Amino acid sequence: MQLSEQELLRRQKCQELRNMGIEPFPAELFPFTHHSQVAKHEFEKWEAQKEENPLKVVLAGRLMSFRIQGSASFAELQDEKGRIQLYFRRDDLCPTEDKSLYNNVFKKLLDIGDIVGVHGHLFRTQLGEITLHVTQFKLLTKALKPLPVVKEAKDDSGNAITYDAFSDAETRYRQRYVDLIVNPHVREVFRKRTRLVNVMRRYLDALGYLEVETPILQPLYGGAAARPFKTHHNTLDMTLYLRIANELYLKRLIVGGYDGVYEFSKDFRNEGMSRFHNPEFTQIELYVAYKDYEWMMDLVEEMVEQIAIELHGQTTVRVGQNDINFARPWKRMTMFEAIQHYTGVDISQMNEEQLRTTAQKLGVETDATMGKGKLIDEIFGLHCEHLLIQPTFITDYPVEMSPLAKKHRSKPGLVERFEAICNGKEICNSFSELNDPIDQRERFESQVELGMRGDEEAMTLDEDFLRALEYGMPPTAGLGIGIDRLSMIMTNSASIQDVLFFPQMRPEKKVHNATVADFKALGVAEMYVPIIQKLGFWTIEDFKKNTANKLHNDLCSMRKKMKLENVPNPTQEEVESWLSHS
RNA sequence: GAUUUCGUAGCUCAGCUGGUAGAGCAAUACACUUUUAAUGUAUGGGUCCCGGGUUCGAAUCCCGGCGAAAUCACCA
Repeated sequence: MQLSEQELLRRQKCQELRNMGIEPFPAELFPFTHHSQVAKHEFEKWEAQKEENPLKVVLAGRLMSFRIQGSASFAELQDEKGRIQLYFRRDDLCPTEDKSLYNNVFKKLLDIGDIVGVHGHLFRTQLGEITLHVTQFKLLTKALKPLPVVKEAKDDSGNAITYDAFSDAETRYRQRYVDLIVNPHVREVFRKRTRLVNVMRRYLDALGYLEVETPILQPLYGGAAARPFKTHHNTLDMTLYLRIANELYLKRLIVGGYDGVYEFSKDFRNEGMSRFHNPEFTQIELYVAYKDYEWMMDLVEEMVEQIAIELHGQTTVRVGQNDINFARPWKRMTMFEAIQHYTGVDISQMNEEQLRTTAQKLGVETDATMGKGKLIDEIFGLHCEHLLIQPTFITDYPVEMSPLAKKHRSKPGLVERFEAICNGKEICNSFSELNDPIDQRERFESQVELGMRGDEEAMTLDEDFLRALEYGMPPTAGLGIGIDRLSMIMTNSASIQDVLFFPQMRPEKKVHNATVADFKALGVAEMYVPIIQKLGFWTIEDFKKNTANKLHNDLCSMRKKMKLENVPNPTQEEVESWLSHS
């Protein structure tokens, strides 16, 4: 591995610290008393009460910047809750003649990114910033890689300006730890995501529903239209699929007698990736017995409204250019009404041929395999969905698109299903669950037929699920909410990668350069490897193309140029032996 | 999967019609006892993503690859 100048330097500093008896990676715990923000609040109280005794605290965190001014210095310490300024003064840290703790350890051997613990008392600088006057500090972890340095300032009106923001998307996603260190708003996004999940959990627990876990490895995948990931179990010698949904398992639990079950489930779909799609994503699915989809709409709008209030203190959330208001009640319209509203065409009474003609007139690309349901869905997708910015329930979907939903109680050809659309995207999907095992079998069979015709996303027939239904599942309302999608809206994130800590990426390319060990195998001492690399020989092949004379010459002159005084020049014979080594 | 754009120092980015690789921050050295994008002076730091081609000469032009982003298609 080729180390940069700064990395080499930090390794040297580590050694110097050890030489001074300072362990750069100490084992013992560090008992801090406050987080930065708490300390600041306490200091404000302390000021208000006009206390005499100084307010002493112990903090721990990462050094994010230095402003050194001779025998006094300022630094920024960042901990989980924020930042606080530190003030170091030489003669406080080093009351005796020996000033090396300040002059060497602090000024020379600490770096941006190092993690330290500090003791001291709080005060306010002349410029009014609450600051810790450090009386004692301890290195807790040395950082061997330099961090991106992001600088912040305030403009005249007090708005924060960021300079040199660490913004390269690829590096941010691949090295999320760095992103989290230097971009505080990223830490905040993920806190919001967790709070969002917690609100849901609290809400559903309060209703008495049971949080459960169901298999991720499934012999049959089902519950959604999607292509799965396939894997293999060695002992059982069988194919298993990573779940694409947990619907069929949760409904088995309703058959088993629980009134309400839910699961935050990681699902896996072997499909394209985009800023709305990651191969693994999180959904909450909820099933409640003795309810229907009308009831479920009330639950969704109440629960999501609570999320908005919890995260933003209000029902309105800014997303891109739009202010989205989650206040109940949300608008409700049937799919036919939505299409009529946005296209002016009433398709509710049309047969397949009329629908096809209408779809074509409306600019939908059609083909012969598309049935009534698909045509309606396409029209809706093209002309309605992206226009629905405020949260809206779209109800009553064509039966062909919904093989697990119950037929509508009064509208033939439709099912009791709704989606909530928000910011032009679906955020949830729900229906009165199909519990008639005969009907369910027929729906599965028509899915199997689609599969035979080449639809890779068609569902498979799950005999055990049908057997469960035959024992009787009460009327049940079911719901799925995409946690990632909802998090994007609630955190105003443009890409799903911004709400996943570790979004799926292609592997980083491995440069097949020769390693130190490869050179050692030729008999080359490790100390010569940096020189060889500096000369531009990255592979053994390139290295061996040299003649002994030239290589010896180059090595000696580069050694001099690199000022490696403690590395002796190799002898001509040594160099010859490397090149002749097979 | 298709199209477009991008890949240069630890970070953010310049680099024109091809001619020895640049800035700011970070680093190193010196100065500076309440600064805050601290400041001043000096110094070091590069596989210009990888591989071919054209050319006397390629970070730059061409071809191929790898990686990323945006848009589209499928999907949540």
